Amino acid sequence: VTIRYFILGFLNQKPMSGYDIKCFLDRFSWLMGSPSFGSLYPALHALLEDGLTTVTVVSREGKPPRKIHRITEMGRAVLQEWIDQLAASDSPLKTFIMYLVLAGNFSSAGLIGHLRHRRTQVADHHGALKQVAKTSDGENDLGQRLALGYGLAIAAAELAWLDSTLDRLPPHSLPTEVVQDDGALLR
Amino acid sequence: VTIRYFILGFLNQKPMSGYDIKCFLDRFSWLMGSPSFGSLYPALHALLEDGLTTVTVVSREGKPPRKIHRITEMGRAVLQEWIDQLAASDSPLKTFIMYLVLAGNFSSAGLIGHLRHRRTQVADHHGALKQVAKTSDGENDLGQRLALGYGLAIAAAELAWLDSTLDRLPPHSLPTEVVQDDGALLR
DNA sequence: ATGTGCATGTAACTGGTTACATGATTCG
DNA sequence: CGAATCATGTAACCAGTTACATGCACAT
Repeated sequence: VTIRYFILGFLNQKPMSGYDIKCFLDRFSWLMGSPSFGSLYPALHALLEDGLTTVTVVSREGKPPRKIHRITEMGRAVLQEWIDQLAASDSPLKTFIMYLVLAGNFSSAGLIGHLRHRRTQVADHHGALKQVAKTSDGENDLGQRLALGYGLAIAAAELAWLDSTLDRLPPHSLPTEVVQDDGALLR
Repeated sequence: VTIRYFILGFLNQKPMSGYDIKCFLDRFSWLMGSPSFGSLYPALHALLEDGLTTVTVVSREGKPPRKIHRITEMGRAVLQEWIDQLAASDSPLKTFIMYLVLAGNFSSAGLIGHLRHRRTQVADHHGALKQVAKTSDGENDLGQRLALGYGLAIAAAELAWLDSTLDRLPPHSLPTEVVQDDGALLR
């Protein structure tokens, strides 16, 4: 049901129709895939039923009517809850990108915490891969060597991006939080 | 049912038990995820029923017995078919990495074709992202800018890896095939 | 008239996960 | 003695896709 909260995040930025959301997400489909209408519309209906959104039908002359979905106060509360709770978990790539796209919904500190969290995860992974490459050295088969090399290259690139982004991101608000080794936030 | 053929590819490299396969894949879990036993074992059973593998139970003193799965001649034929047919399609990241891990099953030319094919796909994507970044410039919200930047960085890194890999891969056998613009192989 | 883009929706299916059950062995 | 690792398996459940159905407007 991840997709529901994801949609909710979009509606928090501005009211949209299901079609709008789909078009928007299609631009990032390569990164994270784009949900099909078959999952998008039911998710929208569920949000409506739970009272997290409201719907306004807008009929325009000469165009099919569109159902504009708006987030409610309750929806905002639930979204906030989801974001907070999610910050702790080990998220796969797809979830991380979701977060990225929803960055507008984060507090500056929350976003930085998220990026730092991801950084430690990628760094761990990178280290683990190097370990594997070292231990089983030489007698590995071609596939393993290639996959290992690929993983290392991508992880290194992501680390570089995270570092440079973290560097130029907080020119406005310096965070007061302390970040532990494991990336968890202390207040 | 992608996972079945993927497993078949492993068994083509050497006979293994389900547990072995799982352990092996866990090392790459960050890249492509690792199937759960709940999908692994049924897949193995299906392969056995289709006659693509055979099973030998090996009971060792003081250890639980292991079921070693071996690919059959028929299995090899089916695997080859799958690989050939798959080379044409637009594959998502996960499938590409599967291919990479299974590189040992490819002919040298097939592997190079695969990498070139991926290269064109990533290049297309990279171009498309740059396009998006250019057209909707300036007034984008934070999330979009971040996701765009991330996508560009990762795509660029993958392109670099593909190029360097393609460069140092074929020192032995120069391919005689002609590769079309779309990456399809001609004989 | 035919097809393409906008716009919404439903039902069947599928691939996969989660959670559970089993059992033997080794380690603390 | 309980916990962890090895090793195999099943059943319930779920998220999401595919394929289909609908309808209007505009261009060819």
